[in-house]
Amino acid sequence: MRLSRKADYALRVLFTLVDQYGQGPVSMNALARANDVPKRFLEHIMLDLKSQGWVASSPGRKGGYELAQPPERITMGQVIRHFDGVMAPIGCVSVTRHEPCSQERHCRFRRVLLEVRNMTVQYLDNATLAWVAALAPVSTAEVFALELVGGDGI
Amino acid sequence: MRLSRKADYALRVLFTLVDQYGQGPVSMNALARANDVPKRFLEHIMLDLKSQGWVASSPGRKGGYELAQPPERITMGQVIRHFDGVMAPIGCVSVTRHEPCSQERHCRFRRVLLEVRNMTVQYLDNATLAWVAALAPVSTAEVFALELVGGDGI
DNA sequence: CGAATCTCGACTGGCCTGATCGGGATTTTC
DNA sequence: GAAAATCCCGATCAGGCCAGTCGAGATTCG
Repeated sequence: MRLSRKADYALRVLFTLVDQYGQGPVSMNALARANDVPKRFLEHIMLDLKSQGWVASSPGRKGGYELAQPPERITMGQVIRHFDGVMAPIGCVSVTRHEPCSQERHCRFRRVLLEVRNMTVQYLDNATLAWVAALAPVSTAEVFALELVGGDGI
Repeated sequence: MRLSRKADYALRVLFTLVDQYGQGPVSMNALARANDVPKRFLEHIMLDLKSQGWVASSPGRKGGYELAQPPERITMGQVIRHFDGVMAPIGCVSVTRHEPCSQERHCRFRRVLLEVRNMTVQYLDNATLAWVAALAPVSTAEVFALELVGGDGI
């Protein structure tokens, strides 16, 4: 799964809304500035978020956006899926956008990709905004700590 | 991580070469036909695979390709990384193609993406061709068995 | 009123993917 | 030897998607 910029921006904004939950609306200007998102681009994202019932808007002079649901009820999986469409690494192991493949009968690495999909989906669909908001930020060192992962590079 | 067509094709071919390991070269024509890959496109892929030392070619009338290493020494992670460049779901948690982000200090969902990266990388870098080749093909039912995963859709 | 806000649709430029093509070099088989 | 099949390599290209911009309208607060 590759996160699009749009999904990235959406998540950034959602977490600042989590922080302000219950304290009235936050203007799009403030959201754009705080999260380093192009304002005109953010407009579309907020409309998307609204259409999904995740945020509510108040128009007018002191308007803005606020979370429309408690942060426990929104998951990162939902958000990413809405903006990026698929989480599966390839069409043949996707449900929402399944693509048939001529090799299905004897393809063996498909099982591996299915496993990757399952791990990813399970993790992201259990990651509620409330849970994630309580996590500590990641240090750069952790990103580069490959030995712990056992990989060759990333 | 999203698998490109190129990586997909490369893996298909590699597994038929695994099956024929030690039995002489397989012609590109046969590889293309057996795996449903456009022949002219496959040419480039095979050159890539050769440049990495994963396959060897013999020219001439009865030429073709064969695995240049035992299937235990090549992993899906290596192959995917070579063709697709990144496995990380976003630049800020990538090592080979790291991109700085203005939100690093206080971003919290970055930890989640890091975790996803770690799971993916660990799994794929441990999946040798030999191991994967021994797996049973996936049934369509398994792909759609969402309850087992706990996700909303994929 | 007027300033600041959200809303909406149209548009665009650039990059990446997934190929295709022509032509050349090499080797094996007959 | 000659022919056939193969591998090798660079150039090119169409289409689609992504990220972002723009103009203009509707709504509310002070």
